[in-house]
Amino acid sequence: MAAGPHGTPTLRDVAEGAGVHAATASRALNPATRGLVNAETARRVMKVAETLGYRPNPMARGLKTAKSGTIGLVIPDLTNPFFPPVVRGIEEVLEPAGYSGLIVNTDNDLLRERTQVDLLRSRQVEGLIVATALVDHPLLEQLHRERVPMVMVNRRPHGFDVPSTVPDDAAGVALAVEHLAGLGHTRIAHLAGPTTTSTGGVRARAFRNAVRDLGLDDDPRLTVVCHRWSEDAGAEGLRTLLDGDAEFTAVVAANDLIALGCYDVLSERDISCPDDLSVVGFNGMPFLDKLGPPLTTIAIPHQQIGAEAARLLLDAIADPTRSARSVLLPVTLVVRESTAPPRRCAGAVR
Amino acid sequence: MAAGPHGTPTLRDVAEGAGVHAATASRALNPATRGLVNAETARRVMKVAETLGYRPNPMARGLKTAKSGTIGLVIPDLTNPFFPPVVRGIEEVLEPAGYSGLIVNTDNDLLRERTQVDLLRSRQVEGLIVATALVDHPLLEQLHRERVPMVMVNRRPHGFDVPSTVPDDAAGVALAVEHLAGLGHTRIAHLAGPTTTSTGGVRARAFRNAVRDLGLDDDPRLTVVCHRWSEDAGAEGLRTLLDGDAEFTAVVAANDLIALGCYDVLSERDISCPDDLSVVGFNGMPFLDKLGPPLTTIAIPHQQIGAEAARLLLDAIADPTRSARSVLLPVTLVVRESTAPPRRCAGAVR
DNA sequence: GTGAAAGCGCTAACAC
DNA sequence: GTGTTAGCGCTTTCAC
Repeated sequence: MAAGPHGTPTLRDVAEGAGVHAATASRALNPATRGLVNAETARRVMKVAETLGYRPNPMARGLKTAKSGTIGLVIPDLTNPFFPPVVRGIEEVLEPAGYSGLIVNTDNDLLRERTQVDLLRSRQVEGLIVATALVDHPLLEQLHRERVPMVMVNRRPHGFDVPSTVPDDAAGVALAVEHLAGLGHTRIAHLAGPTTTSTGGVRARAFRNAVRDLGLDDDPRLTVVCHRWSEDAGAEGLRTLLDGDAEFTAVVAANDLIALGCYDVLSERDISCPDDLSVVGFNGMPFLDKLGPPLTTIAIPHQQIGAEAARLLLDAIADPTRSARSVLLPVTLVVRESTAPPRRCAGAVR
Repeated sequence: MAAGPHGTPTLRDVAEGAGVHAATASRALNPATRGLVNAETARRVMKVAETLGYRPNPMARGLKTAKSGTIGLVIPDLTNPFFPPVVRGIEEVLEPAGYSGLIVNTDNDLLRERTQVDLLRSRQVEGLIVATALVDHPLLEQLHRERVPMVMVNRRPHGFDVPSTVPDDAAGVALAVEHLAGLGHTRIAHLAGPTTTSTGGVRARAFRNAVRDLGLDDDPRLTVVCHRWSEDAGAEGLRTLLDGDAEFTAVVAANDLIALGCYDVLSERDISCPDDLSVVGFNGMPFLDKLGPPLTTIAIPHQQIGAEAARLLLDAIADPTRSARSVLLPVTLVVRESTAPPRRCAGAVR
């Protein structure tokens, strides 16, 4: 039986088995060129390929075509529950298109990001899906100048136009504020995300706008910026807020991790949620319904964000001249037990 | 300036730039063969490569050497918080070794698993790290017969010898049972994992052993097998237990998700945890400390399990004749608020 | 120590 | 419709 030197059958084995030239076998096996081949011949080739268990060698093909069939996924940390569903969404559209994703973690370290992107490029990825965008992001700007096909997920950089799929941050924050206002809260605080990220900035601005639109107290002291998207930073933020001299009965956290950080401070200072303080998160992480108390949050369509991003990237690869489309995905308010009307009797938290 | 037809400099560009033959440049650039080259020449070649920004094309190299520098990671579902840290552990050792991981999700579907493994093999992965092992697993057995280098993580199949890294399930369950016994529980139930998985079986046997060793009530009605490692299955399991006629004051869940399923039933039936029922999980998922109540669990070293697996696989690739080592990793009990002494006054749960 | 030559497995002109 | 030829970028004998 035919087989290459490494055991696996090669295209030539198939060709010989079918009594045709390798080129003909190649044409017959590729759906795109199959039409160029006599239907009968094609059938025979395919049959031989089947019985031999032939699988094309993507490295040989890639060497010839200068295409690897891989896409780089640049993620801060796969361990953050935000990303796995996004990745699944991405792969869900990459796979049928014949692409595979290559995941790298940057740990939010710009140096490491550079190295990892280099690694991806040396592996000849055909494009990048980037979840680590900062407002000011020299590396991404450089890649953009070099015409590397790429799409941003969740956040995007400023200063240059690049396709992206992001949740409707402004609508989400408005939903959260309206929900709290509807419960009777008038002094609502915001634990904003880092201003180095577009999401941090957009959500903070949306917060001020929502507060003003609803005629609530628009007190600048009620916004504290967290320097990271983490529990620690959230805890620190809430402590700052509590130690300040502005009263508030509810807090809109810029994401779920920041909200979780609040939970730590609440038990630390014996503040009851939602009795003393209502808390809203953002993202809709898994298992939020099992928390004590279950966290009210803005749910975003993780998987869809990923899928959309992959589609945009495939488009960009197919037609690099196409201008950068961006997709805004709808979010929903999920009400749970971390939000309730403010206490009548007692005053605000202090 | 020199550059290949696709813009990136090739080995020949470097060779020309350094005034040597491509073969010499190749030798100079590869640390393993650098000794064969005049030190001065080598230095010059490397300098030119540096200034040209040369990056070897892994597809060309792979085509020649029949090595892809990639490892397939076969995972049920990346969305399960168990796996991301394992993946990080894997990549932490793969990366410095010059390998990249290619992740696929099987969704616990054997057909899909076959397709995905095929995909990995067609991408010429040099080995597999498999987290989906079933006790009886024809596909894995076949791969084993075909001498595909592979390592199991977390679970392992029966019937053939294959390297694996698994947590010390027996010790973990013993720790859990001892903890509960120490609190005064004598009638402890077990929500076992699927018997199709080694972890399910091992933990269930360890449970019976621990109960007997401690002289507690060894009642077969106190073990219920969940048919999946999921919240749903856990909820269903606890309902079966509660609807049965055996009394118990504590339950050891075979993993955290099953324990989370219990939480649903507790609120559904207004049973207080830990007052009416103590619950222990297994795995040490993130955010367990924020649950209501925070879950006592057996923490396993996810990242280390992954790292160890990657090391075993690299060894197996380097020396395929080497016999299958397996690594058992230590686990620890993390006590939180879901466990407490059984209630004096009231009887057991019913 | 270095160059020449061949070839990994595939695809894409180009010829017939 | 099919075969011929050449070559993607690299490594690796084999000479010298």
